Amino acid sequence: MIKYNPNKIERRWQKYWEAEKIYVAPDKAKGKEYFYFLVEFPYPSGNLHIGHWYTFAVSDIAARYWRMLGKNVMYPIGFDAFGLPAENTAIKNNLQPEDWTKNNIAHMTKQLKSMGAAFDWSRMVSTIDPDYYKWTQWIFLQFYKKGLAYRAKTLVNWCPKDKTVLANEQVIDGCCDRCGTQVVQKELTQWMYKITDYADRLIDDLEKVDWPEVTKTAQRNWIGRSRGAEIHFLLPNSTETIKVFTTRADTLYGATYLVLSPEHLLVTKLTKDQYLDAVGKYLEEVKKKSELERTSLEKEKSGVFTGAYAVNPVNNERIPIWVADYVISRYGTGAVMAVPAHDERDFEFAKKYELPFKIVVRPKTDWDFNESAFIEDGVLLDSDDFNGYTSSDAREEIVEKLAQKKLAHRKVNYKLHDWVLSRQRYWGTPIPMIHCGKCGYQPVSEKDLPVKLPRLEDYLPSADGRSPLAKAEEWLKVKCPNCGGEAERETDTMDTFVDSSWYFLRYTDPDNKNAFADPEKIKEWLPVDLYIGGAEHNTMHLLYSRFFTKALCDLGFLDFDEAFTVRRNRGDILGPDGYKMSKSRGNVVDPDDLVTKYGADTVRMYLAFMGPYEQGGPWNAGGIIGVSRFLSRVWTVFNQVDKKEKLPVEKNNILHRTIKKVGEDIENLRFNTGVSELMKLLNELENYELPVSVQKTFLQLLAPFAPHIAEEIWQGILGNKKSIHLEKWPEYDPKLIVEET
RNA sequence: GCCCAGGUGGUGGAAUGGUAUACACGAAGGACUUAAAAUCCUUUGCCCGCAAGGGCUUGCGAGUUCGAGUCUCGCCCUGGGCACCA
Repeated sequence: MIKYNPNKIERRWQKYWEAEKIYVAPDKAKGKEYFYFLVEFPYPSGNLHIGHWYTFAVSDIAARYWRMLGKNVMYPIGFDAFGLPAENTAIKNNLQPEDWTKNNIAHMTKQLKSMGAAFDWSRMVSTIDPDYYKWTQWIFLQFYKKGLAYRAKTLVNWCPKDKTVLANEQVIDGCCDRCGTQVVQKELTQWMYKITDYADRLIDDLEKVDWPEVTKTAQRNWIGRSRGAEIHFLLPNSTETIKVFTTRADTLYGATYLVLSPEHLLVTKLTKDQYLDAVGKYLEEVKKKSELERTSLEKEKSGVFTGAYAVNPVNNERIPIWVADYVISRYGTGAVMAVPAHDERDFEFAKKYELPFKIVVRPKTDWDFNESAFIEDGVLLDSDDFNGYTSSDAREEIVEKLAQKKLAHRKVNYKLHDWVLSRQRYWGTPIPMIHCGKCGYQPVSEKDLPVKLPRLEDYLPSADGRSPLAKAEEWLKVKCPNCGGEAERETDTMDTFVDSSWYFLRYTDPDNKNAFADPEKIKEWLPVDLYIGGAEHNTMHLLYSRFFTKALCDLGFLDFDEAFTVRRNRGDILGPDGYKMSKSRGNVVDPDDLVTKYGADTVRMYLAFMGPYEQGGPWNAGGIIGVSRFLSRVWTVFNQVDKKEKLPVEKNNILHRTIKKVGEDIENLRFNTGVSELMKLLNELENYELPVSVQKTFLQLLAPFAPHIAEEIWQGILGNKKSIHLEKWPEYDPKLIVEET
């Protein structure tokens, strides 16, 4: 008997499948249910690691299963290939980012093919391809026309090491999510996408999709909608007012002072002469601190009195105006009314600076107001006409009363900010705008797209923050599309999250020269039936893609406004030490070594077997031998010619129960129990002589998990002429299952 | 602090409210072998016991139930997200 040697058979079948084009998903498949199965496309970092296998090879089990069920499955693959790592590595090794990236793509394509995954390579998409980013730019222009892309001065996150702007989503604990350098705030004029226009729909439409609860709550928190009111405090002897945002208008009678953020425009204007020194000194100190230091909760709040007073519109009480660093300038109006008795932060501040307290909401139980603020709802007291009102009624009525005098109105605030998409780096999609001295910014004409990224000898970011593209002199000079005069191209490139916000649309029609995709094809394939990816994209890629989908829908290019019907988060494979795999930690597991040792089928199947797919966990090489043994035993069963006992009839029940269970397991992405069912089945069957029908069924069940060995036995030993991967998923007889239980 | 997810043998993990620990790894013993590897067989939750047998066990403590890993409440711990957002 020939020993099971995966390395001898796997490459051969991979070539065979490719040659036979069995995984190409046709655009026209009469009578078949279309199934778009999307997995987040990888960044071409250079080498496939075990995490990529987990992502693509394990998902592949489901892709193959649905195909066997008779669906027209699209399981596409591509590369999210623009971005900083290419640039940084290229700088270090004196290479061109383009060359480095394209080499990586070629290498990783080879590696991806070695997994034996059922990708439709004919739909491959790469974001650095001018035929692709032409449409990234085209979408930008459509958004620009509708005011969804605009240029404005804004306080941005700036990474001093990468010398570029970062979106809020890319700042983790005050540091750059790429290099970990502490981010600083800088005021710059940047291109932005108006995602805030969609804040409400981005929250409300979460109801429409079947997504993990974690993702939904993460997005709700990130968007941070809060309903409240804007209330105008009057300034004595002035027509000007200070507007504050509050969700607790019911505590208005308890406001004992007012706080402006240090950046508030009225600070210098209001401050009384004898307080100018103190306030000036305070502002200097605040400026010195980084955003991280300022917003740290451990830090004690600090502030200073301006000498000025504001008038509470509800009772004409004069309250002092302070400046304090605990008020955030970019949220709400940058000013708050302080109610120490009913707000924890105001409580802490008022205690420190000995500011007065006024209790206006009666707690249901005994409450020690010397200890802490009572922040829950209750019944009002010391609030004139509103005594006895519940908090929720009072919120409405107080705002209503002030609204009549135009001193208040209802207001909804969001934490979400517009998406700053400009990047001052080289390796990205050029922003298709032209700056003319006379006409200002003008869009590049659609017929001139794509604006190709020029090759640049010196693509290093400059210290002054000017984009590297400013050095491309020839490229830079262009005629103004409006007046025909001398003009310059925009030199910023786009955030790579722009590239990946629409790639799932391009998969449906990757070679289209006239549109980002043919509307007919989009209609056939979209929305995506199942989207699998990592939870790290909860508030980035997934939020941006939803925004793109909604905007493109509103512009009439799509007829749906949620692109991903079902989303499941895949768990992450960590290093054996339990930490995230990284080169610097030296805990990266190389799948190539494992494939050489055990074969692709074993690696795939072991990854599936390790644990629940949505959970992930540390890599543990210990158990892989078990899967390897299992496949060897499968091999032996089909190769052995010894005389054995006939299969007892009752084993049929087990077979049919397994068909049912494995199908359900794959359907629910419970690959680990699917594998164990196959192992149990083999344990039951291996000592008997199996009828051909049982042999076939067993191989069909195995095929999605271990496609190579299944094919080898199917064609090589059973003598079938067509691929096992064109077979139907076996059906079970429910009657047999009922009898058993 | 708030919001999610989770806590089961030595390990990865399994279990529509109904025999907890399936499947696999590891370990121990045995067979084959000059020997080793590979393979096969047996044992393997913990404690007491030579054994027969008995007791305990799903982070901790209560509760609902004929019956709880599973449901409810309160705590502890781990991982993740948000975080002075008024």
